[in-house]
Amino acid sequence: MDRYDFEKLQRKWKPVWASMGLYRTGTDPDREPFYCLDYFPYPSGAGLSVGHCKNYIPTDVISRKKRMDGYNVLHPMGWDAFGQPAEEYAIKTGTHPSEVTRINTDTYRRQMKLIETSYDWEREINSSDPDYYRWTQYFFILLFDRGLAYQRENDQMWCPSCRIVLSNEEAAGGICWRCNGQVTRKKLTQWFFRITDYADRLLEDLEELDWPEGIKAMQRNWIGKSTGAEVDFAVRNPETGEEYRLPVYTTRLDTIYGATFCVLAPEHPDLERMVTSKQRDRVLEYASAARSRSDLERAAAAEREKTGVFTGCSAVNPFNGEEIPLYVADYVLAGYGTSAIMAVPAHDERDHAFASKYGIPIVEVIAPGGVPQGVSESATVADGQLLNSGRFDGMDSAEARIGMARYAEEMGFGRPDTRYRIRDWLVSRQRYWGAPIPVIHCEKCGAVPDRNLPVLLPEMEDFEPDDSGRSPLARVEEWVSTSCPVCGGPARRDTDTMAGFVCSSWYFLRFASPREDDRPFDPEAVRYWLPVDLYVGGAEHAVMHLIYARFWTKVMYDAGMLDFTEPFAVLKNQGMILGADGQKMSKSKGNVVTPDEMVEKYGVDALRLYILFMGPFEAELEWSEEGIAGTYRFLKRVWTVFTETAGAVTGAEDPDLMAELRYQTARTLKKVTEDIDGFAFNTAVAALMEFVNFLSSSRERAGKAGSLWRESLRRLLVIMAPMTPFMSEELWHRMGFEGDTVFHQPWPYWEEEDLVLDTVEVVVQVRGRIRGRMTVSPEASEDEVRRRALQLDRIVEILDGAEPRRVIVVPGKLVNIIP
RNA sequence: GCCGGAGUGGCGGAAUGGCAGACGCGGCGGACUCAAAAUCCGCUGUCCCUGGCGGACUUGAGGGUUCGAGUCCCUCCUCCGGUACCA
Repeated sequence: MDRYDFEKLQRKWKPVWASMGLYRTGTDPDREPFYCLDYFPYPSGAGLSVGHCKNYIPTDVISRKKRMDGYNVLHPMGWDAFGQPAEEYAIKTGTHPSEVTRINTDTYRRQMKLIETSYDWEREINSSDPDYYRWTQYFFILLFDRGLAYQRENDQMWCPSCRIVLSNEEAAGGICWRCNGQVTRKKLTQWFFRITDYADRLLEDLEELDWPEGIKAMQRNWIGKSTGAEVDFAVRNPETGEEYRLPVYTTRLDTIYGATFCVLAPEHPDLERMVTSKQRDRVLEYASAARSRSDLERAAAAEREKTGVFTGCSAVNPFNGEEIPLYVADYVLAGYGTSAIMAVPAHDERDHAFASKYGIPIVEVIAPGGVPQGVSESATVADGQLLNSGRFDGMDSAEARIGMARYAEEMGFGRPDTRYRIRDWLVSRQRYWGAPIPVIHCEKCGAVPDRNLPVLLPEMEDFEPDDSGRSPLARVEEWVSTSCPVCGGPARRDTDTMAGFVCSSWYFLRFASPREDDRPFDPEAVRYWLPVDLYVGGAEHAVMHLIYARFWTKVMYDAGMLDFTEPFAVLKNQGMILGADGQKMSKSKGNVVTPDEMVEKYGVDALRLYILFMGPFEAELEWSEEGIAGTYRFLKRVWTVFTETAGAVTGAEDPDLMAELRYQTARTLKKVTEDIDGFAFNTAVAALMEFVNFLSSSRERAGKAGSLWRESLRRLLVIMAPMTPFMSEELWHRMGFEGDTVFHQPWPYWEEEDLVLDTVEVVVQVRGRIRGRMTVSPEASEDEVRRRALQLDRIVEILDGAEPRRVIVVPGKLVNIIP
């Protein structure tokens, strides 16, 4: 008998499965499709750690089981290959980003093959491949044609020493994250997608999705729908006597009688007109100082103390005609509502802080539960009954909001309004390594899409950004200079590239027909495979990728290209694997564990099994090398049970053993089947362990189970196969079971009758405390069980002749006696 | 602050309102061995009784519903994740 040699099994079966084409996507149109998709990975230079396995191994188990269940399974893999890290690395090392990408994807692919994930590699895609990004560009034009892509000038964070545009996060505190230099703002023209047009649909359609509640909540939050009203205040300039209409947005119209000042955002477009000459310099200085700071910095400063400047103008409250001062202050955000607010210090904490600092009156107009709370110290934000509110006194907040909006509408100075927090999606990047925006700018015709796709990314040696704030592509004159597709006149190409999230907004469609070369996808294939049945990845893309992909799907649906409106029917997030020290795995902490080293020591099957067993799929868990050693020991035990009992001599049959074996087998099949389907892999593995423990402890009597023993082993191999492919395949052939591979076996099911035992143990409780046990037939009547329980010596002793007041019998489980 | 999730042995965790702690790790004891590794067998929540049999306690804290609560309801505490001047 030879020992369990995982290395030998891996060497033996990998080529066999490869030549069989075991993982090729099914084509039989009569079979039910099942599309099991992992998040589109960005191939980083670090390669895969065991943490990534927490994503890829469970989806692999599901895919393998679904194939054995008779489904056609689409389980593909590809690369979200465009992006800044590859470009940074390229600049640093002088390697071209395409070369960096090729090296990284080779590593990822090798590691994924190492752990034997069953991807159909014939469908591999790469978003930086022109065959792919020409269709990304095609969809850009689709959005452009539908009025959903537009250009707008926008303030961007800019680091003059690094000569790069920074995101708000990268410019925290007004300091560049890389060089610690001072960040400035630069006005740049950027491309946006009009995702705000889809805000309501993105919100409403969340209802139908089988996604984690937390992710749905984050999306709702991100979309941030609020209902309120827009009200026009009249701004008066006391110097000129001029009047301006100033619309403000509020969700608390019920508090408007408490408005004691109004505030403009420093970015308010009409700020210059709503300021007196006396205040002008101070106001403009404040506004420009505020604008030069990052949002983060502003928020942090305003957290400590709110600041603002009086404009010299006043605003008239249309409800009561009161004239109140108008301020500019950076606690009011540009880009939300109307960039101007009415401030009600009595009922809003921020306004309260501002009013207290500048000595502005505070007027209480809401009394929660009819009782005024007093507002000199802090604001009262709860709803309540209105007071000091003229004709609306005594109403409660909710009814007042409706009534006052109606009144405002009748009077013509206001209207009900709905606002969203979500902003249009900024998609242009002044970067080399991305899909070029397929637009040509012509003096005569304006921005015109270039439909001659792909617009190839030009080859560049030096793609480092310069201080112009423009993309490096702007320097390739022969590429930029072109002719207008409409009028044929001289024109220039748009030099921006698209953000990586654009590429990943449609890749799930490409997998349905990845080699289609005259259209982005074959509609027939998409109709068959999509939507994705199971989508799995980390929780970090909760809003960005998932909301963008949902948006694009809806746009394509509107364009008649798809017959569904949601791309991912079921979504699951795997938990992260932390290092053995409880910290996030990272190179700098030196706590990274790679699949390579684990496979080397314990083999692919042990790694796969431990990843599944270490805890719940969604849970964040610490890596433990003792843990994987445990699953490795388990596999050796499996090996021993099979090799020791394979040729067990059939002797006199033992009916008790056979009954027990029948029961244990059925119980295991049921548990493992239901647990895999329910994503409870850890308990599925536990059930396998229990079963193997049982087999192991019975192995000396194996021959007494007749042919049943062999049949139980056969079924065990089939249900283990998705988790431990090498062990299962090897033992399948050693045992001489039929068929070319264990993976072509149908999934085994169980007989319900095998789950019924001859006798069951029933617990006897008195007042909920266990006082005895007895063995009864599962068919025993309630009366019989009750009678027998009351006859137990221990029970008779406790009752001491007393008549039980009540006896509860739970068939097959317990008896509870209440004396 | 708000939203989402979670608190169970020494550790990871398991439990349709019905025997809490499955399975694994770690630990202890034993077998095998010259010895070690590997393997195999047994024990392993806490406390009490000399002890088998037994008894009490125990699922973050406190209340409640129930014959019976880790599980359902209320109040609170702690931790993790997200988000934060969105008017």
